[in-house]
Amino acid sequence: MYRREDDSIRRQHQTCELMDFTQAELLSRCERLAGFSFAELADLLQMPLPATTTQGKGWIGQLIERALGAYAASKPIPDFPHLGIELKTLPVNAKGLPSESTFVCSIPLMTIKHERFETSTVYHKLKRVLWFPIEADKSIPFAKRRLGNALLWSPQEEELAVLRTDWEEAVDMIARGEFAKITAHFGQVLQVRPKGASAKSLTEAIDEDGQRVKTMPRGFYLRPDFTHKILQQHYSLTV
DNA sequence: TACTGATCATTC
DNA sequence: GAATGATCAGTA
Repeated sequence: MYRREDDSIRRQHQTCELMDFTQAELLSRCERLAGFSFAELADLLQMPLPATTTQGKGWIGQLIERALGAYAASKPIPDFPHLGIELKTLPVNAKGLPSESTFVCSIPLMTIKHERFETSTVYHKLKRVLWFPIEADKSIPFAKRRLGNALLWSPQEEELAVLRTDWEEAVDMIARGEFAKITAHFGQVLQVRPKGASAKSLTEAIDEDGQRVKTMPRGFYLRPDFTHKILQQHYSLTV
């Protein structure tokens, strides 16, 4: 099977360092990727498929970054710095609903109390997000899962208000040294969960008595309900 | 079965 | 070890 667009997709990741493409071109690149299976895209970019789904965590996200010409991988800047756009894959189940939470950013437990929501990493990460739905249903073999139709999103005022409430609640608790009391049950849409290599990973924090202690690194995650509503908004606008 | 807490791969 | 990219898998 050969598509006329295949060469242009190969070229996309070769021209990545120029970073001269426009937002319109980025969206056009996304359209050309829609419908490809993981295996087809891996073949085009000459990337090996992961042996197991466990080993494939993050793999499709990095593959799509390459296909789109993002080069900021593992740097604390947006995926497309010249456009201020963050790329996020969004795994969806057989019903088209997000099947997982979305990692936003890690939490600097020692310093976040000095931040305001408007200057926070959460705010900047979510200002402009290019959501790329991908099939994640466990009944579909990994290699056969396909890419969906990407959508560019920015939070509405109401969404920002809820995010701010959740963010401030978490930061208030961290500022009081109550990070250990924060469970994934907190937060309407933005939750705090462990984010580390394992439960043995440790980072510094200040506890309720003002003592320096070691604790699990934490991160902010978006609940699936929140990303579901983003997809719904988009569909209602495009149908 | 949805959700929380834990974990996996790669890069720097 | 900490940043990037996330999903796994046991349990409530």
